[in-house]
Amino acid sequence: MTLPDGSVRELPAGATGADLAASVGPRLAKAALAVSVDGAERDLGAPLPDGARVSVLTAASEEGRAVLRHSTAHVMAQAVTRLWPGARYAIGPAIEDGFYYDFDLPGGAHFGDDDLARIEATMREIIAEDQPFVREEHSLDEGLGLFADQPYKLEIIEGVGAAEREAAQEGAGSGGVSTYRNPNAQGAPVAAGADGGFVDLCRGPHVPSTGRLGYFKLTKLAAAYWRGDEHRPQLQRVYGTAWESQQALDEHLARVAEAERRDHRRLGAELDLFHFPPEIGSGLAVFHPKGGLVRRLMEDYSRAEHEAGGYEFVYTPHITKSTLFETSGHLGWYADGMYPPMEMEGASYYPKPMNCPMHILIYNSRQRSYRELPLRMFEFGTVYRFERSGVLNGLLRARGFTQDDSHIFCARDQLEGELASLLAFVLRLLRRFGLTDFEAELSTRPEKYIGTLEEWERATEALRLALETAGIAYTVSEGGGAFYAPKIDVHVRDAIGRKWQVSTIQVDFQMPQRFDMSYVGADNGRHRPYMVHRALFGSLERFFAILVEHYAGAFPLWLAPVQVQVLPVRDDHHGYATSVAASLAGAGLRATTVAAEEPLGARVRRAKLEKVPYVLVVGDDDVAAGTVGVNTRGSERPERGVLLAELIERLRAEVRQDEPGPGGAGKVA
RNA sequence: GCCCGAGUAGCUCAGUCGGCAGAGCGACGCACUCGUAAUGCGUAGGUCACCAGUUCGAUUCUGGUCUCGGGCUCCA
Repeated sequence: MTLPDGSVRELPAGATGADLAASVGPRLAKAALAVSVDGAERDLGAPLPDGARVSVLTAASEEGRAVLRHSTAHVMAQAVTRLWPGARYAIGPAIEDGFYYDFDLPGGAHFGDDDLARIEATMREIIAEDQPFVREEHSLDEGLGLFADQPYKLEIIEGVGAAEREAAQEGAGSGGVSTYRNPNAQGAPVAAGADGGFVDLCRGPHVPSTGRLGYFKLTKLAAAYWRGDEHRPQLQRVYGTAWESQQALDEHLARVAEAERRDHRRLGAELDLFHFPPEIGSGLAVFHPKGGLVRRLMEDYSRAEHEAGGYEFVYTPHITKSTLFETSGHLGWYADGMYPPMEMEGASYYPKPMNCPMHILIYNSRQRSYRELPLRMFEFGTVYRFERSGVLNGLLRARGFTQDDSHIFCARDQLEGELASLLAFVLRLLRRFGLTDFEAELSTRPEKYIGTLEEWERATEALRLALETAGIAYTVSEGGGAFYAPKIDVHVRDAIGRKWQVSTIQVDFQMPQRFDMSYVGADNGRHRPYMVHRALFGSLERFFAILVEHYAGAFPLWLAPVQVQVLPVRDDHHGYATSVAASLAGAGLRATTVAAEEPLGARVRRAKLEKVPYVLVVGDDDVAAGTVGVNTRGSERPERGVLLAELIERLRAEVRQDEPGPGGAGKVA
């Protein structure tokens, strides 16, 4: 055997993964969950072939944890079949941080919240029984017999060949199927026609026995369609999380709690930033003064950067006759996702789901010369999309939102340069908002598309070249593009490691054709411009939500709605406090004063809860000396006797410091 | 749209096995004038989401609707 570190180890013929782990050391033997043999995962108990490259999987790796989680899913399925005899079980994979299993309960029953505790209790019994996971190989016919009363399993087995790859993941490979049996020591009712225990169709591998599991928690119930198809039966899904130790489980639950604490909907209410009035309708937000201020700062920054980048500002209406979206093709492809039309004077007017056709009309308003290119039009364009009710998610997924939308019309030889500068622009903007960990995704031609293969190829290559020139790491999403264009999406990781898709850049050959766009070239001939769609924030509302969660509501100084709050110790310090606030305002800082109607401690607490970056306390000493007491957000103890002029200089420097220079901080993933 | 869950004061939540509804915080008023995360007292505030039904009586039970949350499907 060759180990991952390149060392070679001799073992007797027929030795198993467990033997190998034991030969390396007792700690590894204890931690071992499964093995990877020449890249394929196997049970610890499986004999190893001579000369194989073997690595032992433990919970230190995501692969090892996946084994743990998948095995826990089997235990859950067994528990459900104990509690609901006759339950049918579909699939139960490991997923990020956990697992799920889909069930079809007898008589169309549904799980309720109380059921999670019951299932969990039964799972703990199964784990206490320390049942082995026994792998068995069967022919396809045997498999069909074994799961005769499990229609979902039958479908998977029958799918061999037809959907071989998918089926292989569920334990049905070409020529036969594998199962895992948990012999049931208690002789309780068993599932799937087995004579001794719970049997599930499965590729494996699994941990040696259920006793290796135990640090798990069932987290939520959901409905899920069989095979993800909404026209097929709806199954009952149970989600859980599973870890290798109580500590790892607790840490995970703490991370989940932290994410809840940062939820932009919660902070949006607590910090008085925005809300969704039911009177207006689902998915339609209003921004309150403080949220509006943050949003305006985002917009101001964006406008200034676009102005410096040679963009021109345009404005377009919110509704348009249907003919515009017929020409663009959107009505043909996305009518379901658009708000329904209003009928007026014999025409149908739709709220716009996109801004691009309107920008094209501006381009087409007169003949264009090559001398005008590249033409870059920018607009904060508010669009409306009829998102299905179940997908709405605060500002992250709303029905009305505003794109920092721009369309660049250029000549062929300008395309690469535009894309390169766009990528630089994107990264600069993201860094400005504290997002420094990015990666890109290149999405290629989907199954349903318009245009020619050659055009798609050309556009995709232009994007790929731009990414490679910029040296940005990227993954490829085959078939992930829009119907009219391939795209680059930029993803960022926030302060607690969650990934968000923000910016998008699309190269489009189709709209210029559909709208018969042209320019007169240096050769006096007519040419078709290329078009680039791009949004950097993506949606202002969504980006705002990401910022709220990223900063946990504690905006950096330059974005904080209230930057400084001045607290007079007593009423007779009020005049001085007001003059301090006025000096700060004169220096371009946002400062408020809170009169001494409440005890100082209460006012400090309130300011802290509002996450004000600087709380200033002024009393007798300060009035006499022209100083302030400075309580900085996040610092242990306040400073006393700071000269006001010094503080102002400090704050101005901090606001400037938030702006990365041309070299910029932040790493490119 | 589908499944599960929730909707009681501005917020967070108790509560009523069917008999005119409660706390804390917040708001308002008065007093307190205080040096860094909750001063005291008082007052106001609710068609118990909405609409039907059952009942002598419904916030409570039943049905429907709306909104919200978690998933699924979807995301130009």
